[in-house]
Amino acid sequence: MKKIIEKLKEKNIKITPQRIAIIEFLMSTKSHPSAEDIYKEISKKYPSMSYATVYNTLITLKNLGEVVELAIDSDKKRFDIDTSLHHHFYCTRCKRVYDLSKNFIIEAISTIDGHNVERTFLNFTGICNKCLKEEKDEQDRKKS
Amino acid sequence: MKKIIEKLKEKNIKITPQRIAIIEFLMSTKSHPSAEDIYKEISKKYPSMSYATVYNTLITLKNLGEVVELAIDSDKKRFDIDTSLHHHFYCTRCKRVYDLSKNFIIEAISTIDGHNVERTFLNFTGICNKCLKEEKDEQDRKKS
DNA sequence: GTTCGTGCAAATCTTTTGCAGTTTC
DNA sequence: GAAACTGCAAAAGATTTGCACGAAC
Repeated sequence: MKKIIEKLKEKNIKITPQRIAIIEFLMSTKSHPSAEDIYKEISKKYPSMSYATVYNTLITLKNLGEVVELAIDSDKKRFDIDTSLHHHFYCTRCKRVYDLSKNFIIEAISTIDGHNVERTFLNFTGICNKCLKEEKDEQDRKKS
Repeated sequence: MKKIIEKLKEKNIKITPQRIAIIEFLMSTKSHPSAEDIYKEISKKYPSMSYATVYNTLITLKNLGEVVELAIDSDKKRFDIDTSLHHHFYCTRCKRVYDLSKNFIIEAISTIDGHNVERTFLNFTGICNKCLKEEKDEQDRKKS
């Protein structure tokens, strides 16, 4: 919490009650909430809260590296303020997202923590070799 | 291709030119296209093609287990007709989705196939232990 | 001929944007 | 007081739905 506030100050990003409420809510839950979940929860205390502010804050925190946007629920974005290395399990029935530890058996498995795993996706996100090459070519061109 | 057609016939799902075009396109590409990509490609040959038909067909094929809906691009759904066990790499810059083989080193890694991996998500999808328990409780109640 | 599918348009849902007024520092 | 933020409403993008007409079997 303090660490995030410090980071906001460093970057000249203003500390508003809405932002604090969103950060506090994210830190209080392991539910990997969607923007809507966050909006509804915060609205209880701040009836004037708007979606614009929720999305605004989430994008700000994501850009700071203090929130991770999860692509596990294909219907909507889900957010996690725990940016440490860990993985997720998504229930296709209730849409809950569970944390998985870094240390799990990485074979084709039929059971994790008692869940019935139907399908395993190992997804990696980053900059691809095509983009890296284009970027390098671009730099080389500028040099010469 | 034939296998899918057979499956459609079995289930009394009609074989239409649009559906064939969509299946053929999906089989011809490794780009993991979105509904829009599919719509645009098929529209070249079938100018009357509609999004409704694209989504319709994708849902049908997904329900048959012949297409997988990928939750890796958090902006939109991406589809893969290769339902064999494999994983994906998503480029945050160009939005390409690459196939990864089942056999890759599963440690914290900084390079896969020359891509610069920023973040690793290991996502598992299925029915969670809460839902399984509810289902079991439900069944037990019916029995007694 | 019956059943199912297509295509259009409208609707819905999620997310983004423009902007006037307000708050933070 | 300047810069940044909020909240509203409108817009945009993705997906779904209702329904009249048409195609597949």
